[in-house]
Amino acid sequence: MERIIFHVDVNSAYLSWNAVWDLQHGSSLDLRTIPAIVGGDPESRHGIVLAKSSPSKKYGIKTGETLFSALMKCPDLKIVPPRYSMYLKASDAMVEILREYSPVIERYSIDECFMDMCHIRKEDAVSVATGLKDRILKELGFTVNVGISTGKLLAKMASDLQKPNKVHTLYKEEMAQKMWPLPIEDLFMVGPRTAEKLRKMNIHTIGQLANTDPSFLHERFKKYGHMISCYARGIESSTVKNEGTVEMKGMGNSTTLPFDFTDRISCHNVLLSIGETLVPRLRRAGKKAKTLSVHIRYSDFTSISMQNTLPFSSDSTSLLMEEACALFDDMWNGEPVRHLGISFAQLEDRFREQLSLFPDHKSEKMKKMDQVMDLIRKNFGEEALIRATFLHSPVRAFSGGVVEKDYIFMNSHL
DNA sequence: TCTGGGGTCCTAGGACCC
DNA sequence: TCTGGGGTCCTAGGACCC
Repeated sequence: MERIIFHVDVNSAYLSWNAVWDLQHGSSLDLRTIPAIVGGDPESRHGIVLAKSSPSKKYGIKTGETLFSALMKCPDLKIVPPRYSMYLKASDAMVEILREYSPVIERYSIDECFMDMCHIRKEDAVSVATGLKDRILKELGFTVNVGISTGKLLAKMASDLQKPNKVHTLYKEEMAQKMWPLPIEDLFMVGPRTAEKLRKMNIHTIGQLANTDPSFLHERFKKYGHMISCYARGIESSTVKNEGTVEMKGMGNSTTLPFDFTDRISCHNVLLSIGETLVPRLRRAGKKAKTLSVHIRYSDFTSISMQNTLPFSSDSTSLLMEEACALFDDMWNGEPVRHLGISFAQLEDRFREQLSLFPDHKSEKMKKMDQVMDLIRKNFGEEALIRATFLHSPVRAFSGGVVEKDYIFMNSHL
């Protein structure tokens, strides 16, 4: 029996959510109706476009470009800062509604969900999706696109067809008409690099890709070639993965520094501050890490990474950060540093203790200290406790993660 | 006023063992 | 001194997604 899958995609998510929040808190201006973007702070070198309103699209503004460049295209552009914790609440509020329609929902990202809708009839799909879309608009104040098909890939391609506030179907029999004329880079998993290579091979549309010999694509692009060949022909059969059923493979945190750092100690402090949010997150996820990697981006934008697999796995902030600093010292060439990151891989369950013949009193103590610090911060706030090394340092004691504090619960009615 | 941050997966090469 | 192949694990980098 054929499946029915919905893909729900919030239109200009960050910008819409900012707009709705502002309206609900007394603003008379709807950001969605003017050239506006959500953007980072150029002062701290986070100045890129994160989301844009549709009027700003008319100026040719693209997600990911610099605010400087966006302002050149539209000097009157309204720029608002991101509010990540509010986005999480908005996303949760939407998922709560989706759950009334299906027990199997996969949160693909903060603003996209797949829904297994196999319990409805194909001929009812469009009206159910339309009802869902309209309800989200009425109750939460923002628009979504809903894509409908028999699989996740085509549902996702469908939700991308025409925006905003639309329901589209993209069944196999509609591919030739709706999907194949599209440019190659519109296909899921074909990014700018691959699109360029394909164009050089005279493949410009998804239809042309679908008609290219799969074995040729496999030869040229290996496994990846086989995959995009299947995608172009609508072949894909993965299931909708309910929340909590997907195992976390890795976890990381990184940050662009407000200016280039040229001394080792400041870089170490940044790594420590990343660890102060990252390792507690690891512990909250019930994991410990066996592999740790450090990433450096230099001021010329070249970047390097190095990883180290420990003989055991750990969730101790002090131990892991000691490793991170040691790795940094190994790999740093002394050039100015623009960006630093740490990530963990080979995660294991936290409570699967590896017994040691000789109890290590130092690590026992460090583990207890981590627990106490987690507890104090949970009860008294993140900044109730900071490492002494940050007292006289320009580096903030915490970096990455969610920093929004002034959130007021999102009103579900306008 | 040049270019964010959090993920996943794949590849190629090397180490090491049998 | 030179010559094998298979399997597994690790590493650095790069592609893609949002």
